[in-house]
Amino acid sequence: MKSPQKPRKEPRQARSRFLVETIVEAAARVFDAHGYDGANTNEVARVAGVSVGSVYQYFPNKDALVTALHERHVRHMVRILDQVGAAAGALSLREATERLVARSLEVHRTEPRLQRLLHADLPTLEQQRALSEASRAVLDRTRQLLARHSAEIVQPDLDLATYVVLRMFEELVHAAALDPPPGVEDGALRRAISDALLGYLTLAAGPTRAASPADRP
Amino acid sequence: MKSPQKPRKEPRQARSRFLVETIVEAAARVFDAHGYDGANTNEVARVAGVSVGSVYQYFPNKDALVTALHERHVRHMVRILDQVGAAAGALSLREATERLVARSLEVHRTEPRLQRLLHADLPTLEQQRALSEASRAVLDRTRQLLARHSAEIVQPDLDLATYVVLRMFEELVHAAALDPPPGVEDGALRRAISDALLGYLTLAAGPTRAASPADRP
Amino acid sequence: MKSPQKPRKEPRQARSRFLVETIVEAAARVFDAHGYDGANTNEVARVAGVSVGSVYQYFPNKDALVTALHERHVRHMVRILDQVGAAAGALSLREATERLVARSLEVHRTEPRLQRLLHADLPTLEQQRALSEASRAVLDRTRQLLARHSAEIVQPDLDLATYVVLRMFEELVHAAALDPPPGVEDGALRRAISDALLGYLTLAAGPTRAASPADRP
Amino acid sequence: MKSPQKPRKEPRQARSRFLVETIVEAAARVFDAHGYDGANTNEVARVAGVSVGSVYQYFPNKDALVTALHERHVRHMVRILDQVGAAAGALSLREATERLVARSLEVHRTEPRLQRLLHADLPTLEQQRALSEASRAVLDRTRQLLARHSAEIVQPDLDLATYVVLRMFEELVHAAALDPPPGVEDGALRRAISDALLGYLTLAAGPTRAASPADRP
DNA sequence: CATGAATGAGAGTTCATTCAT
DNA sequence: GATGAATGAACTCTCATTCAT
Repeated sequence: MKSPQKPRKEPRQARSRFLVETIVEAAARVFDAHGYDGANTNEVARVAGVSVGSVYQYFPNKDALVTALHERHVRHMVRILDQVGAAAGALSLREATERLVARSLEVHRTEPRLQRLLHADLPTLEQQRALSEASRAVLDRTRQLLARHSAEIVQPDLDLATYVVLRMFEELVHAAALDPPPGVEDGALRRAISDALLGYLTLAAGPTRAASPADRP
Repeated sequence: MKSPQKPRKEPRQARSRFLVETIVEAAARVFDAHGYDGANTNEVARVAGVSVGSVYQYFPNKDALVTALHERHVRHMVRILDQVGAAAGALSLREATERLVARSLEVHRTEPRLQRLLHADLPTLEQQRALSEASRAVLDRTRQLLARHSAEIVQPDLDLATYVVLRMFEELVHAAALDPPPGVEDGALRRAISDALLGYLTLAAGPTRAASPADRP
Repeated sequence: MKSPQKPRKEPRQARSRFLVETIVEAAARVFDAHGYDGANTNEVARVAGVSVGSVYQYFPNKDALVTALHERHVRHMVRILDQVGAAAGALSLREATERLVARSLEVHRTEPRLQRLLHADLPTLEQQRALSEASRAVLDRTRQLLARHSAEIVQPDLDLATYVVLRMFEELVHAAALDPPPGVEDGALRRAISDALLGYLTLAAGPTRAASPADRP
Repeated sequence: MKSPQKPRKEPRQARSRFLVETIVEAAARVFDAHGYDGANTNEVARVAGVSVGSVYQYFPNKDALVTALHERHVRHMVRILDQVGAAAGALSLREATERLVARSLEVHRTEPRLQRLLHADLPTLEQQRALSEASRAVLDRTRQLLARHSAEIVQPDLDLATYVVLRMFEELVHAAALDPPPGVEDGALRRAISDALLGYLTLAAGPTRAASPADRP
């Protein structure tokens, strides 16, 4: 059955890859359930159905698991951004935004605490490294998306706008996923998030700038 | 029992109160320096200059310290909101907003990691209880402030608007304090935060489509 | 029964001191039985009848136990050296030597592996610190003892002689305690060790220097 | 089965022998660098450029590596002893001694920690077996060497003398290689070691008392 | 009430050894 | 025979919490 021409090493790598994925998924579940400190590597191994030793074969320490989780999330977000970006030509800024919000909410609702953890605990761990390398992709995609709609955007500093938009976006989606306001239906929530993002980007600073009482009788 | 000699018991209470404050301040320093899990109750005691036993006299466990820290932060924010609120009659929404952002940034820059921690780890601890009781005050104040400027605000659901504004506000201030965008000067940062808040509140959704009256019967 | 005038802190210190002694004795037994790596801190605690936490209250880490053991041994040797030194006026160098050998053999036979361990593993741990501080005392005493008998000693460099004598002494006593030559009675062993030490110290280098076959018909 | 084509099996054995040597050399490096417990079999394999499995093919466990290292060292010492022994007819005891000391110092200075380890940790591992089998050779050679110079040696029990001389020799050479006395030049150190050995062997016990003929009937 | 020594469960991590390929 | 991924027991050390003094 096993033809001799098959690359000797392939199956091993496939196995490894599968193992790594299994461990990462287990880590996702465990970290989502218990938070960073509450989670422990032995349980990750148990949930993954492997020995601790195997976890440490692929991840040098606990933090590495979080980093991997972060990368997994970033990949996920990049995929979404790329999909929406691909269709961006035919979409208005609001349409693109609402689509992103909707897709992102789905993602965050699967593992809400994990997302919060990635947002909150990861910076403490390695600040520079993981954050800059992996997140760079999200940053770049977002910036591109904004650049493509620059006609509708009033904020002059695109880098700053990207920074602000990302922070708002992540926080509002996290919040909506983790503890949504009571009695607000999903559509309204999504629209509110979009409004916030678009408000910032498209607000003509003029009228409100000089908002002295006299301006508005 | 309340005999005319109040002092009998008062000093003890005064003492207690002072002790509690000392411990909370120590906790603030320690949690800000090491994060939730990195902090340990024995060091809080040492920094406070008391014994661990005394810490546990007033705080049943580690989490209680975080809760106290949260309340302290809320009190602080309420004070700021009240001060700005008192002057709100004479201020435009933008002026009020910019003042709040500026004051808030000062606060968060003193203990940036602590603020992040309160934002991220506290929900894990007791979710409902502490959050709703203490934060209610901030929520109410913010809602009042928005209500007073309802003429300028286009968002129809005030509760939802309060929710969104608070999340944006906290996140953007945290981010600005903890890892600000490189090469952006403080004034621009403060204005960007204000723009975001005001954009959401005052943006007439019309120009970007979708939110035309026809869409919302 | 407990008179109020008793120093408040004394009992606590007495307790601590006792605890520390208990732990050190337990460590001596455990390290002697299993060697450095074979020993584990939890067993030391168990043997001492305390919790691991208490061990770590007084000893920051495993190595500190070995250091303490070393100091204990050095104190022991210093006591012996001082006793023999006190009587040194009335003793010839050989008498002093034989007395030291006899006393030292007793000590090393109680915990032979521990002595070996202190000799072998301690240098790996901190080299400088413990060795120089605690061992200095033994070095000094030995040097003094040699100086007092300088008339009988032919070695010109007293420091070097002290170094050589200490190494020989320790090694021969260790060896005699740990794996003595078979079929040699104790008196002969002790005398051999003394011979070695005295031979080095008192050997007139002359006759052997030019030890050409011609010199001895 | 032993067909005339010896080569059939020979190359495999040659390979094996080479592999074993490679592993032992790697072990030497690793144990010298990290000590017994610090060393780990996986690194030995990595340094040797083979898999752990191969290490375990030839050495049943970690201790077996140390035993092999000991035998390697013994072989080395035997070679030296034989070389000096071969020239012993033309050498005085002192000359032979000084030559041995000089050669031995070279050896120990190459892998000082390893030598210490062999001296200190090996006895703990298998005590009897390896030590007696392999060391027997060194013992015998040394005894022969002493016997050849019996005219110059005053110690009556040759076995005991061999035992004492070997211990002194090894310890002093170890010490000189691992932590030599400060400020002593190499020649003086070598002479001191030789003096110690020769003093023991050739000292007429008379002058220092006690060992007068009357004392030993 | 204050103290702080004592507790001990529990966590992260290592590494000798095995065995399916 | 060779490989090296997988195992999992075991170890060091921490720290929230208690309670005798």
